[in-house]
Amino acid sequence: MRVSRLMLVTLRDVPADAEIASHQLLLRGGYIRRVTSGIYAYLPLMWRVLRKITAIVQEEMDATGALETLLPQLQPAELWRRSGRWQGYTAGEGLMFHLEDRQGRELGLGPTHEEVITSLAGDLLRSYRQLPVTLYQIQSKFRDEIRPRFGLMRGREFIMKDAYSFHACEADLAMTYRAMDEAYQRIFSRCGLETVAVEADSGAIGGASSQEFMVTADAGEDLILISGDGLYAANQEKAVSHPPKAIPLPASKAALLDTPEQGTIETLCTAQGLVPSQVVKVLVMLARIEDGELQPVLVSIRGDQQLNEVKLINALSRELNKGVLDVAPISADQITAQKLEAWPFGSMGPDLDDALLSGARSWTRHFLRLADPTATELNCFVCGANQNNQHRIGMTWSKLGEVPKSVDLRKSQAGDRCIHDSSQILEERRGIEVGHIFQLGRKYSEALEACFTNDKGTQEPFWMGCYGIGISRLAQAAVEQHHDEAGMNWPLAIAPFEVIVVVANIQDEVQQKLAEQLYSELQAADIEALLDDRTERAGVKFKDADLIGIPWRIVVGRDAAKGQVELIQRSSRKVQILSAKQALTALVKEIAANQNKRV
RNA sequence: CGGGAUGUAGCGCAGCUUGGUAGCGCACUUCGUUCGGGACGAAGGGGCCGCAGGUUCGAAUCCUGUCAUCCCGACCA
Repeated sequence: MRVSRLMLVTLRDVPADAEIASHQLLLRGGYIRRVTSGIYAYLPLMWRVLRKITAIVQEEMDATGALETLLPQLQPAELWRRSGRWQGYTAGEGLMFHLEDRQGRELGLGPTHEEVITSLAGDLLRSYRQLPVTLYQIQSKFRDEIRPRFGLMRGREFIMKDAYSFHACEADLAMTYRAMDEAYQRIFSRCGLETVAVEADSGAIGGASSQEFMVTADAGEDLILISGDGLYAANQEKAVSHPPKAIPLPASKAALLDTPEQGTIETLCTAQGLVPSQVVKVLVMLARIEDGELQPVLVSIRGDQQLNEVKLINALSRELNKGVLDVAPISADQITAQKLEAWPFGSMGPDLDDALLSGARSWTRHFLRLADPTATELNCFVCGANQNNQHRIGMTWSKLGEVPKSVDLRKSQAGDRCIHDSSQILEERRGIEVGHIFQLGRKYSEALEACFTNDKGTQEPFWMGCYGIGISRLAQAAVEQHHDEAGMNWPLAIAPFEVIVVVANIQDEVQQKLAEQLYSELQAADIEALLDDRTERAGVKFKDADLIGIPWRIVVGRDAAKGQVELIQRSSRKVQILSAKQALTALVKEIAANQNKRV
């Protein structure tokens, strides 16, 4: 391809709405253009990158025996109602774009395809003899994100590979899950990315075990915790660890403390000479349940610890045996709106009276009470006295009466000791989630009554797994992990072109001729080459070549008369001065050695 | 959804306080010089100043509304 024909539009200035390096570089390099918030056009260079990633994914998926397919993006609400997710995906977080057709039928624009695929599988797969089957597709997905950001990292329309597997038994599912894990490791490594596999929360998808693949990068949205020995890695949403030891509060008689203006852990401890681990913090939250119920929740946790909202949502789902859409702290305004008396914010104890909820307009009229073990394990502590500006010291759980149910609700943090080996300490890294694999179990097959006949002749719902890779996000993550001040630096396997031949001065006939010849030879050698034949000055072409990040560059310049060119590696900036022929041979060798083809 | 900010040429920005019909840099076109790290000179083209109302003889500028975009937050009461 000739750069003069490439519609290459590079920007010198950084677009004002791009925050992170990869987003800025993709815009500046003419790879993407924003069409509207969270929605991007993939320009020709980007499309080549995406096709390369796609090809690697297809090869590795095909190698596992998975079958490629293409499913509709417009999906009937009916199907989503049957799985019980219509409400959660359209109301709640409102993640799904949805619309009505001219007949008034409701449709959703697919954020994922469990429903469609499961109902298809139910129709097509009748016997255990047909199992297992894994289907996958690569196409645009739609999610009405609360806050799209960072270009392709969190878009509202994005390209994703999703795969779904169907099994006659759980053990078979586990086998495919492992095969997918291995395929994913190969995919990311072939794409030239450093990734970490971490334990993850299953979130809205549901199901038992799940694992995320994170591209490590400082700009990552996820916080991941990794043990020093590398044996444990988890998303912070999911991570477990030993909390730091509490500093014991000497046992004493229960007594009231006057605590004016001491409504936060910090002010309370400073004023009373306490440390946060001697205090039980009480948070009041409101959980929105999928059936529309609004359940007030009272959470007790040790004062130095933080609540992990994801763990809370999961615990609530288990307690109530119902889906929980979200939880949020209750505000004073909401209490007024419920026509309730004011609550003693800043002085609440674990035994806060349910009477505060009597007469609530739309809330359930009792608290669901949960406590983190860091709170329930305290022998003696300080907590709110349930009246403004008063706390209680010398409290024990027996003095409070009922002990709330103890479940892990705390957020693990860097510095915590690990569960698998308490001599290991958790370290913090940031990551970009590029893949996620789940063992779904029978959640969807049961809901959608997708069954097969087993070897005993009886009907049984499928065991299912699902496996996603964010293709467009992966492309940007690659830039985030591989760039410098001058521009992008694509891993060879996913670069839009493998080499760019820069003619320093296109008006110089000798240079032009040598470059053209080299360009045809490269093509003949099956190397994906760009020829920068623009009438720009050399400096401009060098800057552009750095920016768009082609892994190899051949400069045909002042030594062309001697038949010499420069061969330069983008990543190392290493320069070799060679004859055109030697350069070609060297490049063919380098590329053959580093293409990361499937082995 | 809450808070903050910003909308002026393809991109980056000034002008707005103190109203008088729009400017700078990059990019684009033409000519000349230059030609290995984003050249220089000259001459050009391109803007319902986000949109809608209002105030005014006159609005990019003042007022009201609205839309859009970006940032922070949406657990520690």
